[in-house]
Amino acid sequence: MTTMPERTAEQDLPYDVFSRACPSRGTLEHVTGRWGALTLGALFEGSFRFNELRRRVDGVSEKMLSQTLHALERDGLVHREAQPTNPPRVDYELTPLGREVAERLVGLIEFVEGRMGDVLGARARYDETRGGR
Amino acid sequence: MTTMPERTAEQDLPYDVFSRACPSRGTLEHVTGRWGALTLGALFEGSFRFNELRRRVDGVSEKMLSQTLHALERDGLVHREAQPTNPPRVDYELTPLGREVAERLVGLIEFVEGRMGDVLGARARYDETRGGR
DNA sequence: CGGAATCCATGCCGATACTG
DNA sequence: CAGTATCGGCATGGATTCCG
Repeated sequence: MTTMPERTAEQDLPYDVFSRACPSRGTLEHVTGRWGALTLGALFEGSFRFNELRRRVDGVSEKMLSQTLHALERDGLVHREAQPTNPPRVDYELTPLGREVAERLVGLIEFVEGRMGDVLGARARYDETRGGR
Repeated sequence: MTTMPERTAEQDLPYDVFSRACPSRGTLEHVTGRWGALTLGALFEGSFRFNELRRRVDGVSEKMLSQTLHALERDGLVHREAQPTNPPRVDYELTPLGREVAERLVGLIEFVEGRMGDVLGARARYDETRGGR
């Protein structure tokens, strides 16, 4: 069933994310997904409570944040610390593994942000040569 | 409109991806998105024609690949080289900027893949403590 | 081969309401 | 505060068709 018959690539890199069946694809989507990336980025700066996170990750709904945190917790990237007080207090923080992932992710995010000037320029050029379409 | 009233973060990092309005969020989604990440990863290994890419990125439909490539080209990350031969031949390759982005992205992908053992273990533990849910 | 265009099912995701 | 449950719109994206 594992359909990776041959590598036509020049270099024999250890990839198989490209295969639909590979489980790493799922995890990668949790990490790089719309809310996953921003959540990990936020948690890279420290520990946060649920609603703190919600405010930091602008635009995320309760449902999506909850869902995202569950996925990341399940993948062992985020640790959930619940205190049985009243009112309840729950803190989220990165696990060591999560921190390593977030580090690379944040590097990517910062790089992209730093080059937005180039990106915007490229877009302007692209849109112009095609006459607004 | 720009709702970033105050930073509660310990460190004053230059983020604003967290803001819904920030244009870098869009580009980040092209890059980290489901097909964007895999496409950039594939192109990091070399230049490919449309259907070569399609075979490499397992599971992508023509529409999504076309759409993804357009977005990346517009953002200045991918260069499209069309030769007016018959049958037509079109090659896609990373721009210098795209290469830098892909480099970081591939680093992230490879890291995640290398730690899938930990991830799978964490999942097993998580699922067990919650009784299959 | 390299696409664009159309149709349409799925499921993502936001809004709301409710629980502990 | 920290979530879960439910509903529904609409965007995502797959399959198919057609064109240069």
